[in-house]
Amino acid sequence: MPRTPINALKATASQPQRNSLDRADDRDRLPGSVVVNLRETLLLWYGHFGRDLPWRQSRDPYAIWVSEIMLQQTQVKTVIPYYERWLTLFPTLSALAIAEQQQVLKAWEGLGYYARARNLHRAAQDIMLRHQGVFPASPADVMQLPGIGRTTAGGILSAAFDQPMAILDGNVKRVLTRLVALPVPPKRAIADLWQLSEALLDRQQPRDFNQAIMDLGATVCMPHQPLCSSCPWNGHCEAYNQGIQAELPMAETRAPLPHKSIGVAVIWNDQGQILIDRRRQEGLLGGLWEFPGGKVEPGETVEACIQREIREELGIEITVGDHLIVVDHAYSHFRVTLNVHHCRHVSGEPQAIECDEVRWVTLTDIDQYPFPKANVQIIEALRHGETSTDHH
DNA sequence: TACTCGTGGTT
DNA sequence: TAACCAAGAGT
Repeated sequence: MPRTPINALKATASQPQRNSLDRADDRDRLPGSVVVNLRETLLLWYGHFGRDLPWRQSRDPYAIWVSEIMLQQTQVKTVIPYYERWLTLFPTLSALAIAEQQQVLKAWEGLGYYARARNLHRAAQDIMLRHQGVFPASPADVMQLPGIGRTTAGGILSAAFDQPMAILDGNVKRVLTRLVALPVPPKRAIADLWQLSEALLDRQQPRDFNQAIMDLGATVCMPHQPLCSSCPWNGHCEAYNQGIQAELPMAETRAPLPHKSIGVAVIWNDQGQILIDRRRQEGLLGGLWEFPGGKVEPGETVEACIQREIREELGIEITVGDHLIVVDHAYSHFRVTLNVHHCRHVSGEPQAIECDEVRWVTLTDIDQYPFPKANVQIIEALRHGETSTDHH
């Protein structure tokens, strides 16, 4: 398949040696002098307008690693309180490695993409065993750790050790897409964008350069209404010159989100305890606890669904009682409606048939367990019901 | 390659 | 308000 020709992406600054056959393309490339100017103006801008973020005070690769993982697909404003709390709970790599997964997931609760937390935990244990507890400094070793891809490796190694490693996160993608007026959605030109990021990187100051280009994307070259008049790169920005900065990056096509209706059980026993289960490690919300339930089949009532699902998943008989709450929630690629009912345990010992573990807990103890957001809403509904009326 | 994987902010 | 998007990686 022919690659879309994007001549401006053929930056040459890092390849000063070229033969004469390449010369015909020179007018379409970013000349070395332009690259030098882009670096200088960006770093000057960064000195005035760069953000002061908690993890930038540190050179500890562990702390920087934690920040990089939390920042994947997650806004800075959301990350900051989680980051601060994490470093008090797990101040060192070895502290994280010896922690229980449940503690780790509890500290991550609400951040989403929970594989990040499971991988962070697992990688900490890998480093204890295979790297004597010292965070590796070689790109190959870093990229072998679970949860660390090329961008995160570059982010860590440049920030912690000032290594000349390029990055290509959402900010950089958007900035570069506009800089060269990329005529296709960024996903179609990942290799070219990486090449451009490599070519632009200031190898004398890779840490500052990477932080600077991310700040530019976050505070000036924003997704909507970019502040081009304040941009140190507007003189060389192809999108700005063409007046099409608001049209870029080109949108990716996206399928509409399917919807599922779910029956959920809050099962009480005679001791006033509630039955919860721990989801399997792999897949959605892996390792987190939840109230058991399942998908409402076509033509099935919510009550019948709950009774059936509990029999299939836990091997027990229940009666389905009062409706508690409806929770609408959107995940990345589908939406759910949780129809939650109070239920009463009738017979049978709960078995972990389609989950990793089941447990009876009190409303007091339940805080120790990590739950997905939609289930936290259920717990809050239980609390309110308990303090106001209380008849279960 | 295309799909999976959370949640909150913003428009 | 529904849709888009955010310091991406694993499979």
